[in-house]
Order: sequence, then structure tokens, then C-alpha cells
Amino acid sequence: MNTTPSTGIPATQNSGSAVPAKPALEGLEAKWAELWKQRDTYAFVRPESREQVYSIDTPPPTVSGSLHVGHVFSYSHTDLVARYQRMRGKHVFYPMGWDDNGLPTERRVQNYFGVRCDPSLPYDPDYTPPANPDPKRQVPVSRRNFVELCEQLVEADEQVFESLWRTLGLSVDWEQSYTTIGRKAQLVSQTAFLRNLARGEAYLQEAPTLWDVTFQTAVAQAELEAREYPGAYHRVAFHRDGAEPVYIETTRPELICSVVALIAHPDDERYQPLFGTTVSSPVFGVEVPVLAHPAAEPDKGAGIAMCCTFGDLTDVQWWRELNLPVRTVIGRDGRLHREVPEWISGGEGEGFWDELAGKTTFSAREAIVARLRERGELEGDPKPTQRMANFYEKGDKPLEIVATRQWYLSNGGRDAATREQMLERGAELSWIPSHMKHRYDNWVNGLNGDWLISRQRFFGIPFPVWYALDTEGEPDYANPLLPSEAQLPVDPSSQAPEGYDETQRGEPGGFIGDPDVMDTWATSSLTPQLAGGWLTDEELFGLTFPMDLCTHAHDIIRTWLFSRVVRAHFEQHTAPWHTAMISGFIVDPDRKKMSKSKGNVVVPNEILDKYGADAVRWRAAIARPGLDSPFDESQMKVGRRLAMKVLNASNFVLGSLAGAGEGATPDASAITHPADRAMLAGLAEVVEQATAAFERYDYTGALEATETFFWSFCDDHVELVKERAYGAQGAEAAASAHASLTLALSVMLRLFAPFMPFVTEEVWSWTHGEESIHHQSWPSADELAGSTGDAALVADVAAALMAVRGAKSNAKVSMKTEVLRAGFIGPEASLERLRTIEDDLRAVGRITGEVAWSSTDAPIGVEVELAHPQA
RNA sequence: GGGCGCAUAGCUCAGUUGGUCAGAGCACUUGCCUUACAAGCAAGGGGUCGGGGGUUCGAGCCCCUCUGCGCCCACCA
Repeated sequence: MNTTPSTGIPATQNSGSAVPAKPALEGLEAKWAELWKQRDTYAFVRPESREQVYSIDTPPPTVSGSLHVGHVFSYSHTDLVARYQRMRGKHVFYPMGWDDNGLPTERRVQNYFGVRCDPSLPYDPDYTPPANPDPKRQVPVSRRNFVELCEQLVEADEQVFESLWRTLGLSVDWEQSYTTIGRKAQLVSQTAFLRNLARGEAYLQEAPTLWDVTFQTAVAQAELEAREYPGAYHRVAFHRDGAEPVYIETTRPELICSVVALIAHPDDERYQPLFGTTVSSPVFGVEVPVLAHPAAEPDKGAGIAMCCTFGDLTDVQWWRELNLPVRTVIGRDGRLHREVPEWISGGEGEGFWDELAGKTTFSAREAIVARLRERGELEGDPKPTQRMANFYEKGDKPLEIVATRQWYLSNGGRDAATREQMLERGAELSWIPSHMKHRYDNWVNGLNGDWLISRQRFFGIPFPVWYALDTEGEPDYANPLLPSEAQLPVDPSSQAPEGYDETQRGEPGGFIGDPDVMDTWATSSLTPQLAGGWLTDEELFGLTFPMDLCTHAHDIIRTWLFSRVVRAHFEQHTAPWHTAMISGFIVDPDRKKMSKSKGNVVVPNEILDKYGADAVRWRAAIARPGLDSPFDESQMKVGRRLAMKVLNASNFVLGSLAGAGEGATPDASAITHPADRAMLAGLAEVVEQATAAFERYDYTGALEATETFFWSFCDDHVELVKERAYGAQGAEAAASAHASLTLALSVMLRLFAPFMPFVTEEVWSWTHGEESIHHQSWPSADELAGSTGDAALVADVAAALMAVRGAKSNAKVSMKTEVLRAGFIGPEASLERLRTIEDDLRAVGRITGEVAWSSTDAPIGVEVELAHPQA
């Protein structure tokens, strides 16, 4: 082949090789995403035994939501491990799910189509949504129409997500995908629920519940968010017969109408004389007892609190532990009841109720404060304060506490033995990084009740439960009617229970269906079962469960991770996976969390377009598990530069140096030159480092080792052997260079493959036809025939080159300047090694004259006599 | 208030059991159109490893303490 391509067009251009003249990154994502799809490159092929499988539980994204770079990075981390394990010979089970049920989808449908669900409307089979949706004036539609619109939009959203994941290069097997609303999800969720119910782990209970008045649904502890909320202390008088009034301080005077007791700490001497007596409430004149309870805090407010049912969770505790009555005034819509409460009716406040009835808590507060003022029962002016209030994470009004009937699932929140079991399951997991286990323990130990799994919504999986109605039409909640497992999935709102027919729905002596749906976590807590084929494909389930790995960011340890542990513990009596790899967040440059409201969200498509998927993945890979990492575009550039370098260096090695014809399978026996053997010995060490790093889920360490070697390979080794590869030292010396370069490149490409699947696949395809690099085996030190070489020479070469280049750089001359005399100094052992490759050294340094060697204790250096630059 | 994590060059981060550990990349400076790559290459400047104690022959690395930052949980009288 032509060894001196001076035209700028490599000789290979004429050889018919697939090595391109001028490689480019542009278009690689589109090309390979499509080919991988066509060739089914990442299909899960069932092996004989569980040991041959590596199974992964990765989060089903909320399809109605939007993704930011944080998601992209976290999913990339999963893919790094998936690709590594695949190359290690595992059959990688890597499904993708879509979390498409629940409130987020409902909200998106409402806004997108401009509709809202009204369950009282009949189904319209020909319904078409408004042409010009107005989210502010939503058109009511039937429940079934609403659900159809949800399904329609969800499908479109899922395609957009899939396309993004393919562009990012996730090696997901798309045949294995699942949704959280589909038939399989219904079957799995309902079956698991019925079994929980049969074992007593699930139960129906009427109890005070955290309630979002905007969405009008109950909310679980895991979905709470404490936020600052402005309020004001109102100092209010409770009256005593023939004595001074008792003052309490409250931020919620509108709840005075629901007061059931005043409570102070048992040791509080100020209030001890009052314990056991009664006082009467301002405005309403309702008599309530003064009681003692240790949860009262003497230094908070007036030191004595009014207990209302229910103002906050402390009220719930007092109500429960002191056996207080329930006096509910706030309805599911967040407004005060229309009718006069019975404990007020007949009293002095009865007439005033007209002013409160149907008001929001905010307006009721204004009305009652005005009334307190009039009556002289408010002392001084309200004192503004900032307090923490519980919010639904998706809501914008503080949660109320409303007594409602809900389904619960035991999770250790009410039972110390179960809690202990959950902690033990958590301890069985291998946590990456290990300190993330503390978050799990912290959460489990802080549970204050069982898991509330029912939601008063529409687009979700229904509870497979009916209730018989007695002759009065009252439901019998104590004895729910249940389907058999063979009947699942069922929809109790459109199907009748066994022994009844549809005409009996809602009729006395008939039945009603449970109106609620399961919270989305009640389904996604079963993703290992759902994806793995539980109930539907027991062979698959046996091969994949418990899974090897679960991955996600640290924010959903308390929700998704914990809830899956609960489910697998009850159903399979095991932890759902062996390892939990937890990602950090990508934060903005000021280390603030990215959020839409702050406007600091980086959209994935933009950076993927701008820098390419390999560059984005590279950036993701330098963020270690668990560590938050600030977003910085300059780092994308570095990733892109590496991808470009891989492309160029591969092109040079395969196209010009080694020769494409002999490229695919190098002849190891030809590798005889000490420089080549040393390089391969160095690479063998890198292979061992990278492998060890990946085995401990330190993908960053694996990348660093590979990348460091690769750059020195390009800068030092390739430069060192270039002339020899062109034939300057004869055929045998050239063959050694060709074979070693090809072998080293093959190894490095495979080491890079998990990180940069596109560019490595592109290069691989130049010499391997349709064979994918992602099916090749992960490199081993054994396959490096030259590993018997002396790796120490690699460092000597680097030092010698640096010395020669430094001399030229200091002289401010071109690197091609001739060296008329070079005197190397350094430790004798190093000089000994360098002498074995003197010809290579002369070529790269353009040393045309005498070379001298003198051994010293100092590091390697050189004294040179340079030709005149002009010469 | 409880828990966890972080603090090493201007920036982002490595520093595995205390002894070539004071490093890398970016940024910066100075050169080089060198026949793979100028979105390149080469050389170079830059840090008393947050403060203070202690253990040790020896400490970014271990112990104590202080300070600052971040996250999770709790906190509605």
C-alpha cells in the first residue's frame, strides 16, 4: 500500500476498504439506532440457567412528564452496566417500562385536550375532543371517554420517549417493555393486592387521611413535601366559669368550630390546675375538656394547644390516644360543611354558621377572625409567622386531614416486627454507594403509618372489589365481594361480581363497585414481577427474579425502592434485587436542583443534537454513583473530543498504519518488537483495572483507566511506531507494529464500547462487517499476546519523548526540527530499555546524528543539539 | 432537632488499607500549519489538600473539635 499519502486522501480510499477517507460523528446515532433496531442487537435470548442472566430493574419514566439531563445521565449509568455485563457474556434482561397511569397523565390529558372527567356522564363512542382546547374551560366527558383519551395520549408520549432512549443508545430490549396501566399491569397489581388482602397485609379502614383539596384525593406519606407557608398566630380566649379565660395561640382560627379539647403538657405547672375541668370555645360556646398529654410542647405558642379534628398530625395522635370525638368540618372539596354541625346546633354559634357554610378555609378564617374581634375574644393583632406545612408534592395548597375510607398496605409503619423485617431486607442489598442505605433506614424508621394505596382518581388500576348493599342500600364494607384470581383483571365499575348482574348495581340488595383506583406506586412497586413475567411467563420469571440490579436516583429510595422491597418481601419472601446502584442529581452550575419553576432545566434533545450521544454519555459516566454533579457544557466538549479522537485514531491505525486488509484478526505471533510488547503489557494492566472497576460498579474508574491509556497510546505510542509501521525498519518490524496496533485498538474499542456505543460500533463495522462490537467479549489480559513485554518501557518512552519535545518546545522550534546530537540521561535500567527501541526513538524525535547514553540517578532527560530551523 | 454526604489548583474532580500523593481534565500562558486529527499537537505556570488540636519516625489519608456548603427526615398549637 502507499505509505506516503501526501494528497490528504489516505491510500485506503483506493483499496475498496470500508475504512472511510474522512470519518465523522454526525449521523452516527440515527444510523446505528436504526441498524440496532433492525438487527435486534439487544434482544434478550433465554439461556439455560439463572446464572447466565443479568437482569435490570430500571425506572419506568412518567410519560406525561418531561425529562431533563439528570434522567438522561441516570439512565446512561444503567446502560453502562448493562453493556459491560453483556460483553462479559451475560444474557442481559434490560426492559423499559412506562409509568403511564395516575394523576400526572390525567393532568396532562386535561390540559392537552381541554377536558375533565365527570363519572356521572354516559359514554359517547363517537366523542372527539375540542379542536381548540382551553385548559381553563374544560369540557366534561365520561369516565370511559376520559380513559380513552388518556390511552391515546400515553401511546404518543411513549413513542417520543422511546425515540429519545434509542438516540441516547440505551441497549434496552424493546420487546420486553411494559406499562403501568396495561392489562398485564392490571393482572399483576390486582393479583398481588388480593393476595395481600388474603394474608391480612392489605386492609380497608376509615381513618383520618392526608387529603389534597385541589385533586380531591388521599395522599400517602411518601408523597408529602414539607414547605414553608405563611400564617399568623391568633391569641384566642377560651372561657371558664367565674375565672380568667384561658388563652391559646393558633394559626388556624377557622378550626375553632371543630375543637374537641385543650391540651397541655402534664408537667406544665401553669395549666395543671385546669386538667380535668372544661372550658367553652369562643364564638361557638362549645364545652371542651382541658387534658394533659406529653406531646404538648410548653414553649410553643401559649404552651396549651387546641386540638381539632383534624388540624394536623398531632391532633390525630391526641384524638387517637385520648379517645376524643371526631368533629369534622372540612369536606373533600376543602370547604366547610354546608349544614350546621350537630355539636354547634342549638348553641350560641348556630346562627353564625350561615356565614361559614361552604367557605374555603381561607375565607372562613377571615370571617371568624372578624367575629372574634367583635366579641373581644381575640387578644391583640395576629402575629405573622412562617411555618412548615405538609403539601402533596404535586399540589399547591396545604393538605387537610379528612376522615375517609381507604385501602392500606402494611409496610412496617404501624408494626415494629414488620418494620424490622423491612430493615433486614434493606440490609440484604448491596448499596452503591454504600451510604445510600442510611436513607432507606432513615425512611423506614420514620414511617408513621401504613401505606395508603387508594386514590380517588380515574386513570388507574381499579381495586378488584365490590360491596354488597343491604336492603337500605348501605354497603357492607366489612365483607367485600372478591373475584377469583382466574377472573382477573376486572373492572368493578363495569363488571358485576359473581352472583349479581349489572341491573343490581347501586340497588338495595345489589352491589356497588369500589370506586377507587390504586396509586401508581402500588403498581410500580411490582415492576420486577411485572417486567419479569410473574403470573404470565413463569419460565422468564425464574430466569430474571430476583433481579441483579436496580438503578435510579436517590430521590425515590423512599418511594419506589422501598415499596418494591415491601411487595417482594410479602409475595416472594426475598429482596427484589441484589444490588441497588443509586445515581446523584445533575444540578445547575450554582449547585441548585434543576426544576422547571426555576427555569434552569437543560433539555436532553438539545445537548444530544449539539454534542452527540457518545459525548453526553461520556459526561454521564464521569459522574460517580450517588454524587451530585453540576452541569457544565464545557465537559460535553471534552466527551465529544474523545469520540472524535477515537474515530480519527482508529481511522489512522486501520486505514493507514496497519492496513485494512490485515486488520480484523491480528497475528499475535508477529508481535516481536519490544516497544509493541511493552505497550500491550501496559494495556493488559489497564484491562485488569477497568474490569475490576466495573465489577464494583465504578464505571468512572473503568473509563478513566481506559481513557488515560488511550491518550498516551495516541500521543506517544502511535507517534513512536509510525515510521516503523510504514516500513522504515523492514517488513518484520512493520508487521509487529501492524499486528500490535490492530490488537490494541480492538481491545481499546471494546473497553470504550459501554461508554461510547456509537463511535465504537462505527469503527468496528469498518473491519467486521455486520458483526456488532456489543456482542464481542470484554477484553481479558490473556488475549494480549504481548503481555510478556516490559510495561515499564511505556513510562520510559513517555519520559524520553517529553524530554525531546520539551527541548524543542523551549527552543520554540517545530517538532520536525532535526536533532544533530542527543545525549540521554537517566537511571541505567531505563536507558537499557530505551536502547532496545533506539530506532523508533530516532524516528519520532528526528534524531539524525549521534545518540549518547549516560546513566544518572536523575529522572530521564536529554541534551540536544538542534539543527537550524531554517536548514 | 435527627440522619447522611461534601470541603484538594480559577472550575469540575481523582487520590483503594498513612510512606514517589501533591495529581487529571477544563481554563490560562508560550510555542508548533508535525504527511490521522488545528474541534489538533507540544511545552509550561498554578495548591502550606477548609481552620485548630492529637496519634505516628511519617497524615489530604486515622482520631477529636470548630467552620462552611448540600441533601434526606421531623417540624402546621
